[in-house]
Amino acid sequence: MSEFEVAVGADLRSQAYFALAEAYNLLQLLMDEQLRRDGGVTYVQFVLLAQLAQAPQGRLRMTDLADTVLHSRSGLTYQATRLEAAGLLRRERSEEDERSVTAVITDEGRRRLEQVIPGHQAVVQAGMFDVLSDNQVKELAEKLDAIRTRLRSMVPSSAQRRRG
Amino acid sequence: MSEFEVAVGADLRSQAYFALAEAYNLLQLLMDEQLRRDGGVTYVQFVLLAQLAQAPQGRLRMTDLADTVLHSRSGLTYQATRLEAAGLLRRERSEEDERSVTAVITDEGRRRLEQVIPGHQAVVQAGMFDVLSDNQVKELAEKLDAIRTRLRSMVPSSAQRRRG
DNA sequence: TAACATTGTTTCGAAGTCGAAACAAAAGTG
DNA sequence: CACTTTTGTTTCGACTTCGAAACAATGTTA
Repeated sequence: MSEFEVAVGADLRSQAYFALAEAYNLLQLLMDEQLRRDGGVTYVQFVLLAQLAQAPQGRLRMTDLADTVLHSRSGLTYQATRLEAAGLLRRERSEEDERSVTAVITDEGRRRLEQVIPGHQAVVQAGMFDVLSDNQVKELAEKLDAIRTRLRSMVPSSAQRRRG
Repeated sequence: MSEFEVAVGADLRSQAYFALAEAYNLLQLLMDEQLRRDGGVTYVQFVLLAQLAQAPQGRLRMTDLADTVLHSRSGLTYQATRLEAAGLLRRERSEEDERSVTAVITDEGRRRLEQVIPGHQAVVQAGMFDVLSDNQVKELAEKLDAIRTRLRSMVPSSAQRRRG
């Protein structure tokens, strides 16, 4: 037990928390590397494409996409511009609401996603799940889900943050 | 179950993985906000100071510090410059090895850390642990620790990356 | 000891992120 | 119907991160 843990809370809670942080950071490194190698996309771009691919007709409003991926709206604009330049998505103005922009995944975008998913799954499998039984995975998922739900209720959405 | 989960792996594994990712991101947002408010430091700076505070005599080589906090060396140089300007740490050249630089936390740095820790603990407690029993926390910590250990073995250190 | 490789750090330039401000359209209000 | 507020997005500027290259000191080896 390090003194860091003493300082921050010398108990199981800190251990769980630091394990979570480090696990996520390491996973991120591995995934980013794989995604770049297999398909020339970053992790963020992968998540954006995947969110679009699963949405009805492959389309989502910019704001909704930003909120699901937890990015600032301006950050999404940046990524959308890059993905658009790469031909993996396109933006369309909405007809009902002239303010609104809809992001749509292209066929090329879907192909790129498929190209990259097997490797992605392999990384996640090797990094997270090879060391756990099916039942342990289930228990882990339940606890993380409880935490996620709790945290969602504590963090304001990007729209709420704007209103201040 | 969303089609995103279908695309990426429609099972408990994906659920565990996405819960992990979202939980960590949300936690990060909350912690960063609290740390800025209570002590004018970012999350990264907090972790750097905490690592130093726990080290013998409050000192660590730059490279070792970079590796524990998982930053690039250049990223650490940047943060060290900022923390030094804020008077929270200082850098000293090593006497045995003239190449080496040692980061040392200052008294002011330790005070800042103490000022910020109660709020930090409160956020972690409220966000992660209020929804779990002690025993559940223990189980969560065990699983996350297994994953972390596994991932550590898969990710090369910053020194190894350089040679690669 | 003269290369040559390795190790420790910083500098530099390219990306990516965020929030505030700017714009634009829609909705609400007197 | 003006006028104000809200909502959807992008632009802008500040900050942070990373990796490659530059620098500097050690080690190694012929």
